[in-house]
Amino acid sequence: MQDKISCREVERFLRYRQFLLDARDAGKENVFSHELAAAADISPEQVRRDIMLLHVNGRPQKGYPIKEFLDDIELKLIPRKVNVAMVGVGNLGRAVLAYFTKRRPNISIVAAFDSDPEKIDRVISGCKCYHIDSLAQVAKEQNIVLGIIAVPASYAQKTADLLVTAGVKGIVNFAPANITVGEGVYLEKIDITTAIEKTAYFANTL
Amino acid sequence: MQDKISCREVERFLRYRQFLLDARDAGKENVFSHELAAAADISPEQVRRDIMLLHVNGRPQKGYPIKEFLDDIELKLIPRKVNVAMVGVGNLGRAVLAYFTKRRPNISIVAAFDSDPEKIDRVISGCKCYHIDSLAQVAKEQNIVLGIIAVPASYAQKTADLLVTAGVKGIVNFAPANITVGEGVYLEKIDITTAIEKTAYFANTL
DNA sequence: AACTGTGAATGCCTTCACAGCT
DNA sequence: AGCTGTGAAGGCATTCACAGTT
Repeated sequence: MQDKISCREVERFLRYRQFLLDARDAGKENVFSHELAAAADISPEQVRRDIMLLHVNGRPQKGYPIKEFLDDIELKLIPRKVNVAMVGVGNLGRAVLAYFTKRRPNISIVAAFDSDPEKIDRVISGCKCYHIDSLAQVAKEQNIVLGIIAVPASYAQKTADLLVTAGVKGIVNFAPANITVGEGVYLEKIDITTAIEKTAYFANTL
Repeated sequence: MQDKISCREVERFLRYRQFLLDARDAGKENVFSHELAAAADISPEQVRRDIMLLHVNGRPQKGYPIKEFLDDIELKLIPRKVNVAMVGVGNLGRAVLAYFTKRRPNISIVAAFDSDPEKIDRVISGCKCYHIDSLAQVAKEQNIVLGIIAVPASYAQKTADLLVTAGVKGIVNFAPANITVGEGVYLEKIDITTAIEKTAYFANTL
């Protein structure tokens, strides 16, 4: 669609965005590359490089205008409106639902799914819970394009298959299991176990 | 301590390990580089490169012996025994506690902390919950070296400071807030919001 | 003086290509 | 024939260094 942005860069831009939103809400109008650098834990040069991909122009002594910067990021990599399904309404699912009642107007978790009869038809963190069997139907009705997997590991692959069948284009997997999806579906794994083990390793070496 | 392993490599090794543990439990004795590659979604050459850092020797037609491979990884990057504190026993904290009652004998979440009187002194997912004020004391008693932050964003920095004061060497931050820690403490952020936004972006472009 | 913008240099990571083993 | 082990090439990301701007 445009100049190809690498996975790494997308991540950094999203982090910049987080910082810029906070800064804007705090009333700031401009930001320096070294401030962003500190926030994202990278070098100022890196930040300026990234900014070269946008149209924002910074000015010595003033920095970059936050409003334009945000508009530019949003234009480039924030989809207009994304409807998301949460599958699994255990502790983890509820935690993520609670997160997303926050900011981020463009991304909404519009439906939750579970197999526990206790939860069906209840509204949890502002999100209605359906039975997992009605996923395909609800997904079509609500135009759902993303799925979040927060079910036990043993159901993860089955859930992924259901989501793919229901037509989602992207999946975020929180379950501690490796799942596979076909071509054309983007899969992002949040590997909590690995993150903790990695921390254990680096905490140990320094 | 040894040949310097990059952050990226550590992550890959930990992913290999996950796969190897599963394979071992499934009764397999050897594994091919292309199997690991498929599991970790990288190229077989990359896997073999990584393996060059270990002492395992593979053999054509047979692959790598899983047992030795695992021993090698563990020797190189799994600390003997790591005691972890969980701070925040909301949905997210409970979800992570539940995860870790699983495998991973070397990493144990030995204490949880919260400020809600309802939770103090209860045992949640096999983990005793203390008042946050006793963090420093319990951390010393239990030899805690890692902290997991699962509190609301507004308390994240304060929690991080408490953990650093209590002497932890690494922190995993689940709160949607940017926190800073001094030198000598490793900080790993699990950025759920960014992960979902990234997925939204890539799902959209392909 | 302080900060941006960017060509050039560096360094790292990944892939290629192929020799060697079983 | 199939897979490992690895030098060499290639590509990508980061940092350096400095000219340009206010």
